Amino acid sequence: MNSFAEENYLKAILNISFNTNKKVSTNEISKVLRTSPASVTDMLKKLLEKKLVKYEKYKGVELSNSGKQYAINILRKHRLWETFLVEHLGFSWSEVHEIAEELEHIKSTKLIDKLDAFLGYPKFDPHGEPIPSKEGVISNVKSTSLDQMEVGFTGHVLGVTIDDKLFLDYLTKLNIKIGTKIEIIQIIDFDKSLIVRIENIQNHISFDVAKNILIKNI
Amino acid sequence: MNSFAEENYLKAILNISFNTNKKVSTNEISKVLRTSPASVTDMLKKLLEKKLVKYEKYKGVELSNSGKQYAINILRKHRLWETFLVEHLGFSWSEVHEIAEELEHIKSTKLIDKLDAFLGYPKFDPHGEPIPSKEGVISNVKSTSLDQMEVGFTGHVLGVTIDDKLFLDYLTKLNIKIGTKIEIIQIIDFDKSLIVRIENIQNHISFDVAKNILIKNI
DNA sequence: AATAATTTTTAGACAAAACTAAATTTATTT
DNA sequence: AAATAAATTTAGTTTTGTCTAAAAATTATT
Repeated sequence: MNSFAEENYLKAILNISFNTNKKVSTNEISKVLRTSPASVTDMLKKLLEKKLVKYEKYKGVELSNSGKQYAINILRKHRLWETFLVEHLGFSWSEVHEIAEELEHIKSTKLIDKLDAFLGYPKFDPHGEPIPSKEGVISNVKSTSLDQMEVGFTGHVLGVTIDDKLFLDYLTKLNIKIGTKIEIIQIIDFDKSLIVRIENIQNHISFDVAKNILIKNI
Repeated sequence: MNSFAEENYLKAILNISFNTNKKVSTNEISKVLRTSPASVTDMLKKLLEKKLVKYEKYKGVELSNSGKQYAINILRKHRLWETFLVEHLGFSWSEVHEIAEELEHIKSTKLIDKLDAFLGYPKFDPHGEPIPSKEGVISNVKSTSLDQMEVGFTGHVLGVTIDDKLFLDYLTKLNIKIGTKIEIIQIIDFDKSLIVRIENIQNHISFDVAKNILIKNI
């Protein structure tokens, strides 16, 4: 079993290499984890011992296959917990990250499988990021936003892509929350704004708003 | 903020003193936590520094007021999580303890408040143990078992007091699970067995079975 | 009450994960 | 290509929580 510290390093390496696709440097990791470069070197040696990373002094690191699977599993747990916190406990998106950073370290695989089932096997978290499968596959499909749909579409809200108070308050006023059913009645060609039906009430929303509303499309 | 290790010591002291009502010995703690007596002494010094315990060398420990509040809060978290795992994720009672041992260390107070609300502010966990209030009060009322009720009673199943497979399989056959509505139709004086209605079907259950079925009575 | 047994504490060590400061390697400039 | 700058590693510490072995205190027994 690996410690929280080890898990956090693996996760950091995974996150950094999502963006760069290159070997990850000691400095990058130290910045992400707010730790000293010397500490990173120490840990990389340890992870190398455990064969969780491929690492050569002065040459950067990348995850080994087993390290990558391990890191993806932490990401899966993180995103499932975030989904739970937002969808069932009523947290707003911005609050959940910190809590999920703790929850993601809970070990039980059975717990995560049951949580996954409880949540209805979601494909995306409330921020639209894909939830890795149990087998460690991360879909590269981005979740769809409302502006990409056509007239006649009916679906449910998955989440939002920005967590601005003004935006969220506006959504509340429109009666839009996670799971809300939305139907597109009309799209105005001129400014791409949408007339939608929510809970049997028609509303007119701008393209900008629609772009930040994510839709469950699976 | 206190570490997992500190929290586990506080919890152990609380648990031991529930039974004994006396000062807790170094040895008792070392047995519960499967650690050496020397380690316990070290930790007790540290907890004394932090004023979480009252401790004099060779004289045993007890929790200070703040230490007790802290420990009770961990117990509250433990029991709320256990309730969640059993009631919503479908775990059996015997499986949840180990997982709750990890979950109880998650820090966020807001998380626990929201979980409490989500669960409907339960007073007892699925084993019939009282869940401490947010204010740290532990009810000394034991939850009621079915055998204590009278003819005409209608209520819902809170949990069970034994976690034996045979017993649980029998309950499944009777269609009894957590939350199931039970109505007492008749009590046989001779052997105190009960005729009950579950999901519109009448069944005859023994006193022994009824004794191990807990009832929500608040 | 003296001795034996048990419990508890102290002393000294170790592993994990962090740190700072110094040394080394790699990258960048001139 | 040499000099400088930046990144990385090594060496040596620190803190936390654990350990074993030995010493000290308490409790039990004869």
